[in-house]
Amino acid sequence: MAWTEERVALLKKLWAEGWSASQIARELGEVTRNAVIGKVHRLGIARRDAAPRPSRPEARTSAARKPATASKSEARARTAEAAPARPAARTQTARPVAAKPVIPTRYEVVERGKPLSLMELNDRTCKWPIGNPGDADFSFCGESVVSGHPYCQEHLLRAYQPASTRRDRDRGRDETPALPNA
DNA sequence: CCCTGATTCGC
DNA sequence: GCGAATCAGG
Repeated sequence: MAWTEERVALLKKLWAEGWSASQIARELGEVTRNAVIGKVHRLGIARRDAAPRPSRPEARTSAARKPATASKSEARARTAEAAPARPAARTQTARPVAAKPVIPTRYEVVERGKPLSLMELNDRTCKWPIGNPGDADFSFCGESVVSGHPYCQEHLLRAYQPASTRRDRDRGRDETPALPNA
């Protein structure tokens, strides 16, 4: 995907509004945040006040660069391969609500657990189904998962209940773990 | 771990 | 010019 005039214009607009590089990358689609950052630098519109530069810049010389160890590079490659381009992955990450003139402050938590469609799920969004498959409003929890699990904390507890707990609590009701309702 | 931007350099 | 890999930091 090339940097067409339209895409550059959108990039400039969003960057000016304070969107982060990764947010812009997701919005544009088919580009990574690295591509976005690279582009804003080439455009000469990079934030010049961002991260405090290291007090010892000599550490960044090419001589200090690592020769790219095979194992580490391969690990990176594998990760990228496992999750190739996630264009639709928009989670609960806060984005600037409106154009902020100065330095945008990101909100810690906004709209957590917003229901997501299947395509919007990623490695760290809760996959607890909400509603019934096939229904127009069928969706998934979308909350941040407990690391290494498919569900958020709340739904993890629902999914893996000890039999005794289930029996004690469920008395009379029938809640199917595999196809729960919201 | 999640994320942020900055930089280098092979392409 | 492009952007992955890497770095440095929150």
